[in-house]
Amino acid sequence: MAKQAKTAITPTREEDYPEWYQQVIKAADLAETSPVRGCMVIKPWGYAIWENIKDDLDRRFKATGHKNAYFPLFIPMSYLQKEAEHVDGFAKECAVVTHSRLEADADGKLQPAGKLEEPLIVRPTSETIIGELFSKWVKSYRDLPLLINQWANVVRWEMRTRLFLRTAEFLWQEGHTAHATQEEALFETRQMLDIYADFAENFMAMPVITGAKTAAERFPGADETYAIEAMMQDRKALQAGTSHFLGQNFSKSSGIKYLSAEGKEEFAWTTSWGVSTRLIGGLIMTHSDDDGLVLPPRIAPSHLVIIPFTPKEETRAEVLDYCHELKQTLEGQSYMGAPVKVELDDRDMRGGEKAWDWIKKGIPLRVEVGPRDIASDSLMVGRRDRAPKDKQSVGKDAFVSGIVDLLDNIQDGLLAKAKKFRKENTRDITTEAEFVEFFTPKNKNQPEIHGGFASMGFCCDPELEEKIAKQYKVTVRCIPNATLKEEVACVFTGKLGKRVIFAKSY
RNA sequence: CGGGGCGUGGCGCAGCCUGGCUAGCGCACCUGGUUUGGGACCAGGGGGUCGCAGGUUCGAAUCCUGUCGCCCCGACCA
Repeated sequence: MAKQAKTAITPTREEDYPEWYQQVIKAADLAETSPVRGCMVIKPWGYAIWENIKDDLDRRFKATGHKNAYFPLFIPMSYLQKEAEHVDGFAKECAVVTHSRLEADADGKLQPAGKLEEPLIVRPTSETIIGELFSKWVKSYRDLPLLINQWANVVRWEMRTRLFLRTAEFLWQEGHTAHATQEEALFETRQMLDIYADFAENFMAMPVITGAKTAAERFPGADETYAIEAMMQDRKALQAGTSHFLGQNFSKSSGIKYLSAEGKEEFAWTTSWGVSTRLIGGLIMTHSDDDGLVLPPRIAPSHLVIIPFTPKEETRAEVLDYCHELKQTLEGQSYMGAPVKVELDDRDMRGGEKAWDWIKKGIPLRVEVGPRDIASDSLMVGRRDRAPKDKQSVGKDAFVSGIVDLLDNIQDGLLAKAKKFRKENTRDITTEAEFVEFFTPKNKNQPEIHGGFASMGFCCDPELEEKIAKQYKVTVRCIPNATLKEEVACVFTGKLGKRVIFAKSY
């Protein structure tokens, strides 16, 4: 008998968190690295998660009046130059297209030819080109607000990449809006941030803190950047979505002007906001355990897998028929406005092996059906949020009628667990000594496993912020909206400042 | 781009220090059989330019030089 691993994933989170993360992705068959450096191949199970993210967010965007559109992948290099801070932020990670064809040289090797008059950059984000188009579309106050979103891929030539968390090419959504007044634009910025927060918590079961970024962490060209920040299981912070108030910076550089009701020419106020495939990285690191991926039901590509147990050849057909029927019955139930999504795993494999396969993929429920269950009109049900062998026999009818409650129960449980984890690893810090103690690694071999979120007063002096970042490898993740009005003494200077969250970040 | 680690069948690794027969092991895969309510067992089998290039040598997975790639840490970032 082969030795049984205690956990399906090795190493465990405790042993080597970054390696565990990669192994979960592999075991769940979410994605893999590609022949192209820094780019990833998203496999069907991983892409299905992205599709679910996309569908749910898209509904929310449309419900708040936004329309989808598509803008070019290529941006003339000169466009990037229009906004000074924007150039600074993105120039060093742009892929540049300089030629339009290939020609074979004397040795038969292909060489770029047809040099372009003006190089094109592959969009790292689309503010500049969308600004250019907006300037044509906006003439009058009657054209505002202009509320556009695009689902697209972007490229940022990163030095170091990690599947889902940071890849050279990634999928995302970028909303771009233009408004007549500052108030409207600010409202939009915060509204979209709230949508992200609600989505993260209620769809992904990933609790987030909403807040403003300090100047150092702001989007290049933005007056104000807001973000949702989540705590991963290694207690580091993940910026999971951003919403930017761009002021009139881009409308001035792109010429987005309109005539007001009073006949005066005014610059529009713009915003932009986005979330990316990084969310999937956050999802993995929020819920998964040492047996693999754990998916909250609402985001799961499938809610449930039926695993037929057919120990005897003569009962095989009967069991499979029963399973097909059960699948149909379950699909007749509605969860979150759509049929319950059911897999029937009739692969020619041993039942136990299949069960482990689905555990690693994170499917919320496993339903095992064998002759004994059929005889007693019941099912063996395993939940992904419980131990692999913690299974219960449930009457079939009770299971079918309770499936929606059960899925909600799992969803709620995962959110509660993540919130509890965050609470346990968030500390109010009032002195510098406490701060130092909190962020000093307990284990030298795993310095990445550190304190957590430090909630504390900070004067927000940029120089001090930089010094702290260098010294302790932690940064201000955000100035939480929830405590924005609080005035707290800075832990370092004693000056009156804001309550902020310090943490190590991804 | 700096520091560290690693490249050996699909995956995970041993072998390298101290060069020497046909390069091993576990998992996976294929065939046959026995099995079957939680990661099966027995027997047989297929599959590897030892990342790549050059060098040293009678002989290189092993030593030397270069190079490419991956992972971790740092700088940068969603």
